[in-house]
Amino acid sequence: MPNVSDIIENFILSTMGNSDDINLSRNELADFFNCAPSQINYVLTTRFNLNRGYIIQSQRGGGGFIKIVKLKDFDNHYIYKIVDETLSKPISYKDAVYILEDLVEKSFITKNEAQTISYALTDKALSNPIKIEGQLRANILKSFLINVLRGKENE
Amino acid sequence: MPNVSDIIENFILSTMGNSDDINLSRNELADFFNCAPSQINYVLTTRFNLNRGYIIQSQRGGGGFIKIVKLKDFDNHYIYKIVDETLSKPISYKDAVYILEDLVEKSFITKNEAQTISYALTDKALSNPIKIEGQLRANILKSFLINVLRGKENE
DNA sequence: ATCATTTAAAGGTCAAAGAAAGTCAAACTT
DNA sequence: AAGTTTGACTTTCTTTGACCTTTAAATGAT
Repeated sequence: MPNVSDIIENFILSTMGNSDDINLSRNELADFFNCAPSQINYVLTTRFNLNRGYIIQSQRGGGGFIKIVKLKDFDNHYIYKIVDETLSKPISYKDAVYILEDLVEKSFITKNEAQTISYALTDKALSNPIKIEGQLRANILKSFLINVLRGKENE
Repeated sequence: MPNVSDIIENFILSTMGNSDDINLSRNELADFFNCAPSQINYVLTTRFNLNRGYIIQSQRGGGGFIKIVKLKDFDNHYIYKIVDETLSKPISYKDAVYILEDLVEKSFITKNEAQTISYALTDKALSNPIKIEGQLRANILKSFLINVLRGKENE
């Protein structure tokens, strides 16, 4: 007998079908499956996480929701490797720029995108009482790449 | 199920159409949507504020009204103001995105640039053991805007 | 008719209550 | 031990209502 988390996962998957995203109500789902609302979060973090090619967006308050977005052609993607390996550790501005240049050369991103995101990666932008600029930079670059992966849907 | 504030926002937007302004009666609107009059104010302050490129003018008393004006023309002065005022304090992801959207609409930056830099501004990108996300976000956005400004000067 | 006063019709403010979702750690299963 | 389930507590966003301020319109006195 599969556990509840698996059942919820399958329910979400089959409800999504071929769609790239789905909107859920955490409380309704929890109600439907007679489980604690936080179990939905457990399912999300264990089954619909980045490693599996999903990202989550949500809003609290009245009319709140949880949106699951499926990343397109995520499987063994070059960018994911960078995200998972190089960007798990702090990184210098220079190295960040090298990565960006490389990605421009490989046509994953445009020159303008590289330029734009580089503005967010300077020491100045990230200056911070606590010395964690490198980690922040890695996080930001990660966020950028994941979202580029996600596709430029609104263009 | 969207919340009432979103519905009211959309109603106002579609009633405005391409017009630069619109006159409303707070009480009539509240009546129409069966909500407290102060909810109209909530919608105005959260959705039709300066960050999103609107200003509100109103008058009380008999024949009172609320006028929503969409700002359109601006020069670099406007950017300086944002950099100098809004971005001197911590700022939420949402407000940051509103500012970017407004700048796109005013053709200061491209849609792609806004999208790109927004990836650097998410809570996730800036998550940090010390609670200073808002300030970091402000710094990054500032850095971006200043650099865009600089680029335009050299054109 | 004119001016001052009152009244009522707006809109404004703010804080409390409500409605979601998020977090985290303890307890439970396998 | 690893993965799952539960629940208490937190954060964010929305809704509601009581009370405040402003101003056009109505009223009244001279």
